[in-house]
Amino acid sequence: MVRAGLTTERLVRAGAELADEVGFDNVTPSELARRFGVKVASLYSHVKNAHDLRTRIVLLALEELADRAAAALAGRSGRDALIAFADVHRDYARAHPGRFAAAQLRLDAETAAASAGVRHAELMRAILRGYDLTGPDQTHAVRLLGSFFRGFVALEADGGFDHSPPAAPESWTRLLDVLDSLLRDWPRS
Amino acid sequence: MVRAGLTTERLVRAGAELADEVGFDNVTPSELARRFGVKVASLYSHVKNAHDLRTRIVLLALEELADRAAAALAGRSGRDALIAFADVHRDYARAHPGRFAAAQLRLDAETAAASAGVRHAELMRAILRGYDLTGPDQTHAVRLLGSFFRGFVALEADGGFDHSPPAAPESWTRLLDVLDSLLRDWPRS
DNA sequence: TCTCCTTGCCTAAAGCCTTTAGGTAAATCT
DNA sequence: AGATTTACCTAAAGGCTTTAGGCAAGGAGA
Repeated sequence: MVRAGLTTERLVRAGAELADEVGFDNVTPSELARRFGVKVASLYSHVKNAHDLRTRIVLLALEELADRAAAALAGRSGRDALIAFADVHRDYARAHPGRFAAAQLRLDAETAAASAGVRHAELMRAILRGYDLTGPDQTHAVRLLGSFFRGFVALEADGGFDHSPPAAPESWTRLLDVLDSLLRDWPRS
Repeated sequence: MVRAGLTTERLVRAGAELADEVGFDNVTPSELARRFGVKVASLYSHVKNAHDLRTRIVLLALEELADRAAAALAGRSGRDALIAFADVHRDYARAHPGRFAAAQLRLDAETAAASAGVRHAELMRAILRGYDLTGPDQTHAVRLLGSFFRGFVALEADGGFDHSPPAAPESWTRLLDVLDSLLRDWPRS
């Protein structure tokens, strides 16, 4: 009996690949076991259950995204930083649709607090340091950007922009310019 | 043997209620049958399969949302219309979390084209008629608003804003004002 | 009212998925 | 080499989905 060499790490990575291929919802212990040429029960030494597996994939995706975003932001500020950050999300969503879908999932409070989600918020604030926003308005702006990125990329991934011109990429660049201009000239309350 | 009086309509309505109670993902033929005090197989005369059931719930949610949005927009324009439209979404998401989650789901092209999703886009364009936006920029603005609404409400529903002040409702009203101001004073390319 | 027909709901069964319990053999340590 | 750990297995229970075929309730027509 040749061993397959399972580890939690390898399962989670393979689960992420699987998510990109067949969609996050179709990531199941059964399918994963099939891919490793292994019986399903064998996974349960490495992963608590199906939910645990999925949670770990979510955390992996959040880490990867935060890593890329941090790398893209290095040395940039203002409009450049905004666009770089946005494009990281968009590119990641296109290259890894399953992982990106995973990254949107709700985590329970403790898990979320320990996740790379925290780094995302910090990165976004770093971008806004290039604009003249402080206090509550900075938080509002973070939320605007976060909501827009999340919403746009999700809509694009779902094909929501496919059936009417202009094409999604054009809206994307235009809207980033609009947002940049909004952040530079933020309306005071 | 007293009949339960199943119809497709009643199943879909009950499915929507169920979604609000236990989450859209947990809407299963099994659970639905249990609620009607009926065997699972009995549902299959009224609904093609589990996916068909879920799709019908999505369509119901889209209809309900479009109805409410249309009602809210009647007689309003500009900032009032924007806020009314946004609040309809937010209120619906809070009152019917399962249905709202359903309304975000991807539909295949034909189903989507026949759905109330089309009305949503029209309503959003109607709002923008109150601002001076035409051509591609109008489409971009529709997408900005759509992305923001979808993203914000989803993040709020997931508790994404729970762990730092200011509270979500404050960001919501403030950001709607910011967007109103952005739409009134849209940066030209 | 009786009969017929539709159809609403049932039983049965097959197939897949998740999860737990307990066993065997491979890899690792001393 | 022997002992221990651990990777993977078999077995089994229970849930969900879906199809096929059957009975009886309720309405339609005589």
